[in-house]
Amino acid sequence: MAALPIPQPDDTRARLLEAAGAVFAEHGFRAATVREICARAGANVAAINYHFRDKLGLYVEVIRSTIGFHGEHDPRRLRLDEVPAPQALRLLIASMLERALGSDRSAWYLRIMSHELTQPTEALPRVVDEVISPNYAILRGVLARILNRDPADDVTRLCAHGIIGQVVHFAAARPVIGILWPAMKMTPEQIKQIAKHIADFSLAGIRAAGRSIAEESSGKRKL
Amino acid sequence: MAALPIPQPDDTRARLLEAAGAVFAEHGFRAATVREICARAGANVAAINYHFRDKLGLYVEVIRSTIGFHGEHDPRRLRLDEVPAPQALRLLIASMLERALGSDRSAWYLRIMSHELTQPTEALPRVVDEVISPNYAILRGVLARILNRDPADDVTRLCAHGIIGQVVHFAAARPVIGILWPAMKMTPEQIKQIAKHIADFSLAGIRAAGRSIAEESSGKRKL
DNA sequence: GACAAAGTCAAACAAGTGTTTTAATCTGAT
DNA sequence: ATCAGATTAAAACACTTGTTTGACTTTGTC
Repeated sequence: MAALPIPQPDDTRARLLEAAGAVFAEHGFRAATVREICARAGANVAAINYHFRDKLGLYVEVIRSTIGFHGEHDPRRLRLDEVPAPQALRLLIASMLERALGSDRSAWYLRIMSHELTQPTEALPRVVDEVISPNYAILRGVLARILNRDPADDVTRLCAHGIIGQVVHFAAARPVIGILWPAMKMTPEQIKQIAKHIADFSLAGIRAAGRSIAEESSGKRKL
Repeated sequence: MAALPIPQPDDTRARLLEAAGAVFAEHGFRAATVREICARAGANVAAINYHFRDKLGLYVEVIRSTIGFHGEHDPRRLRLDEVPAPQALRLLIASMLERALGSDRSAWYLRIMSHELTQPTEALPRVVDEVISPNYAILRGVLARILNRDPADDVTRLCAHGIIGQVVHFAAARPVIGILWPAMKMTPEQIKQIAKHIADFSLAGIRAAGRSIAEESSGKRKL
């Protein structure tokens, strides 16, 4: 057996990115320690500074490499434009929730995002621009079709934030939900039912929000 | 003028509690530093250890003293039992949101809670039991009346978490929302309209969730 | 094999953290 | 005025953090 011609992909730099993604997703940027990351990666503490300049450089690189990674949850695979809008919303919610509650690489980005919400870092503008904003736009696009409104409309945005809030909460508040609601174990089966609930709940809410504003639109100014 | 018989309420211990509440609400337990708290309180760094044993002791005491403090947002003042259930939900959502987005003492508890969600501390069980759980029960009580179901029912709980998710998200994600939606400045007027939206949205969602489950209850097991 | 570049490693560094120590000060009763 | 206890204050302590250093090892190329 000759040595493999291709360089093994598990060199230190790649292992650091892998370990850092998991640790940053779990603890957030600030609470994550370079020593834990290096220990998980089986690397020396100096490796981060050698390969990524500093801790923030590693963090930004983790985000960069996570942006393009969707695994089986790539929104383009959902073909949202080819199904009726309500069905598209169901697919999108299920995809977001499964991705957020999963344990693989594709779950990192939403965990990191929810840490950025409460503990913003210098990388927040980048995270928003490159990660959150595109997904926000996709969601608003679907909602705009249901509401028959502009994606930038206030009602569209309010509905979008409501849905994001629900999904993020079920993902981020897991420890607390576990105490308040012991029967909820977040099994794959339960996750599907949560996704169905959020979709049913939100579809009715969206239609009501559209109606509610329409009723009072006898001249009232926008939000 | 004789010396005041009552000890002045702004002694070091009280000033520490006040400063700590603000700092913990802003940064969370871990990222908050005793030096910043003491600086804001105009106290020596050793004061925390003298009056509260350690940083965690101060944190627990802040939570304890915040539990009973509702200011103008005391849920008992809302007299939820004396109005129709949908109206009770509207009042409750508006109260939660205004409290969460305010800047006074009553806003601390929800900020601290949202930090506990992503960065649980040793005090989490206490926070859940004494702060979150009672509010969760009040919300489920109102929802149970609307749904005509048990407060412990899965549907009731799913709706409750959906509403909490929306409220918490609008409060906790303010920096991100500010980037995604520059027109949203969270003025008192806008906060009222957000509360109205969440109530409209959720009331329709709750009714749909009740219906949706009822339809398929031809023998399917619960969540 | 020799060489230079790339990579790795243990150790130390500087800054920040919560906490403790020890002395000084204030307070109130005798 | 005096004393004991409560409170405050400055300094130091022990520990963790991210980072740097300088020697060592590996790798690829001639």
